Amino acid sequence: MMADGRVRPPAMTDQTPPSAPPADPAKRRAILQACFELFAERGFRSTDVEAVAERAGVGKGTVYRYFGNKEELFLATADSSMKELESHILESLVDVTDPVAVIRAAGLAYADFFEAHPGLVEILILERAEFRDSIPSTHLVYREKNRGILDELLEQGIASGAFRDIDAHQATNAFANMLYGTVVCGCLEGSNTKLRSMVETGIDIFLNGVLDHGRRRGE
Amino acid sequence: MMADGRVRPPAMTDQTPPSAPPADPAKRRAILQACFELFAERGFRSTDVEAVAERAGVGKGTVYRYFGNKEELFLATADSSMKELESHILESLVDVTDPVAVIRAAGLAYADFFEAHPGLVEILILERAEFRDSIPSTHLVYREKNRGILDELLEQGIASGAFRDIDAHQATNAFANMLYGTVVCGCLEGSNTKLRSMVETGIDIFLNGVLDHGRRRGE
Amino acid sequence: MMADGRVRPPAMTDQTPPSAPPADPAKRRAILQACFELFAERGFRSTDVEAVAERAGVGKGTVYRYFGNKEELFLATADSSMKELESHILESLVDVTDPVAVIRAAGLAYADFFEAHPGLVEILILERAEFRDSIPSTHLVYREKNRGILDELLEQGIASGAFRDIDAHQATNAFANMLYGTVVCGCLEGSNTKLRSMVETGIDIFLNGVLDHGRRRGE
Amino acid sequence: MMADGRVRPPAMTDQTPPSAPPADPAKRRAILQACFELFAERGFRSTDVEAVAERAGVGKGTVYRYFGNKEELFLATADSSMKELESHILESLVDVTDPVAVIRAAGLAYADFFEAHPGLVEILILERAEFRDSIPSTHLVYREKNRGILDELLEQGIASGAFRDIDAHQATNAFANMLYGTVVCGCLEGSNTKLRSMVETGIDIFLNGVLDHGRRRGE
DNA sequence: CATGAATGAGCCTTCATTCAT
DNA sequence: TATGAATGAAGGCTCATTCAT
Repeated sequence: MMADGRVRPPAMTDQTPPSAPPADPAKRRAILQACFELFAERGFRSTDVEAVAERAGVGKGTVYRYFGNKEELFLATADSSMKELESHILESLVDVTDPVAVIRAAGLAYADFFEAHPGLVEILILERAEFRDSIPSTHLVYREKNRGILDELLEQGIASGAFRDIDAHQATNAFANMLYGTVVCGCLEGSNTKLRSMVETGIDIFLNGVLDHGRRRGE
Repeated sequence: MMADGRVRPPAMTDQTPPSAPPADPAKRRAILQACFELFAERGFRSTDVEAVAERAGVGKGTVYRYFGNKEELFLATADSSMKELESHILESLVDVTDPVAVIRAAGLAYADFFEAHPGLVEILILERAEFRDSIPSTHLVYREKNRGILDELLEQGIASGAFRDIDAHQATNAFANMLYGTVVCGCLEGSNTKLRSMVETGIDIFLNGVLDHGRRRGE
Repeated sequence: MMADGRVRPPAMTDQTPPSAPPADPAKRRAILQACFELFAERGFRSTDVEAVAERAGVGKGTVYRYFGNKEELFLATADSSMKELESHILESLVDVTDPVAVIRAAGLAYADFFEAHPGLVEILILERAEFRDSIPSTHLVYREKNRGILDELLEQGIASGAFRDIDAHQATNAFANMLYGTVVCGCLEGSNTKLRSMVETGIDIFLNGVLDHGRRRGE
Repeated sequence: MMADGRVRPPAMTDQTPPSAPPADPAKRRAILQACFELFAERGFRSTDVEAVAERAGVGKGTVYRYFGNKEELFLATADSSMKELESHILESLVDVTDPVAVIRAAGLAYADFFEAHPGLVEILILERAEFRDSIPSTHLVYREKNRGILDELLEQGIASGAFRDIDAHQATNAFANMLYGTVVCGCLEGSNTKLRSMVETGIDIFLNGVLDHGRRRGE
């Protein structure tokens, strides 16, 4: 991650040689907001930059001044949204220390964010659809960046006997994949509003499994 | 599901001329195969119908004669691929009766199919990217169609005490979402070849959870 | 020069991979004619391809099918025009053998062609203006291709004593430069209709010079 | 010619605000110098006013304050360059009185200037390419302005018998056309550095012609 | 039936010009 | 007076679709 918080460098096509990039943060935010809405609503190809400019209340040229071209515009939108998701999750973890509580909190924060911003699912899908593997998937970039929290948690939990003796790295992936699958499928079927409960089920099964191991005997 | 096996009717834009639809099955298959490869490789917008025709060894007009327009062409591709996945999974379940074995077999068949045909992930993503919710997601259409198998399995397992007392319908969803998330993320990060082991981990956690419930005490 | 008569190869950007270039000669000619008129009249940048298509009586896409992009379109126009000039001059030299007569005939054919097609001056100027030295100047390419005729003529004339002992290669250049300068300046000042007489003066001076060497004494 | 030395009035689009025109001569010169370099190097359309401003070390608005619009800017550049050529030639004629010597001196000064400033050829070509005949060609404007010198010279030479009995006006044109053609073709073929020798050949032929009139008999 | 040449709507992008600071 | 951020008209090019052969 770069010093200014951006995860992906601005696609060094060595343009904008010496001139500093334009930086009215309010305008920049307005454009990204318009992008988020329109891309999520219409897709990448069906959203023309003019519509973005119009909704953002600026001229088309201004959009280009700020983002160079439509692809960078989209990528900036995806990155900015993922950064918000990241913040939302990290904030939900403040003061939570119990491993199981952390897992629950992170998963529910993830669910809540997508429930509040279902468009992000579309953005993530559009990113893959348009850029294929010409760029690393923003979603996975952020996963790599923050997975350490879970990895350590699981390792400690395994050491303490709270968790089974599984591969922590694989478990983190499994957890993240489960969340991703749940949220995407939830949005695909139009169940934006049930994401939280769907993820609750997912977390429960992630923690306890579906098999009954005769635990009642031990109780 | 329709008589000819297609799940979704041919998008009634009622343009189909009175004349009987064309029906050289080999030609139809060649076109769909070309589509699968090209769409998966280049995306929807970057694949032009001419390239499809060329790779299929037919004229552009023939493609239109068979599929009407580019969107129907894509949808037919997605549907045909999903039908193959469906067959692959159903075949893997023949003669398997033990509930846990069925769950494992289905999950691994799912993984194996995507490992053999990673392009299908792209197709599913493209479908959502291009069609948004103007059509039901083919992936979920097939889930609805076949979920009964798992739903019943889980209900029986719950009744027999093999599974915890959870909501079978939600558990099926959780399982399918987990598989979807695993396979998609696996392909996104370029781990096409590790899908099987990733899904094995997912299935293990789906069955047993990550928590250690002191089962060892009972053993 | 290539087998088909084109002097410059079609700018190998390795597009149009296997598909043969389209080749309705009448349509191709119509497009080039429209280009010649419009480019000469409005310049390169002010001529939009749509206008070319309209005047040629074809669709915009057809123009692109035939010429790939606007630059190739222009270059093809220039080349085609210069080829006509070349033919015109070569035809004027048939059956002319006397060295001085050849020089006169070539010069006057040159003048006549530009008088009939003053737009060619604009085309040659536009070519330089737009392409700078990214391409060899078509005008000079054709000069190189055909200069042998004059070079030999002058060498023979020098050997026979008809011409002074000058460098034949330089003299050919001087002759061609004079013609070019005369025709261009003639068109620039709007004297399209006086090109022939201007060139006649030029040829006379080229042959005899302006100095009076006391030839009358010898007569 | 106007009081400030410009030959062409500032293209009366009467936009000049009532306020006095800006007049920091150093800034004006810096802008024109930047224009000369950039226009010659990149052409008219590919040179954006921003680049001019940057190279001149001023703001874009300042360029507009001094020159009104891009076209006037270009025209001022061409005019200013031609004025320098004019000075260079006139200076070379100081103290030269012999007719043949004047012709040689003028021609060689012309050649030397273009050899030192080959960009001027581009400027002259760009002018025609962009402005067509909406304006008189600067090059010809200056020819008209200064041609009197040669016209008179030739008339006197004809009267004195030094020159053949030709039309002085046409001969001046022929001379100027030859110089123009030589210099332009020389630059087009990248022979910027051979202009002087090319023009020397041209002048020699202009004076003596290529034919051998048996002058040796008289010697 | 099959073909592929022809079409033109649609969209990204550039850059001359303006004007608030 | 000087600046450069903002604007939006303009135009090159692509490609889905049609239809004459």
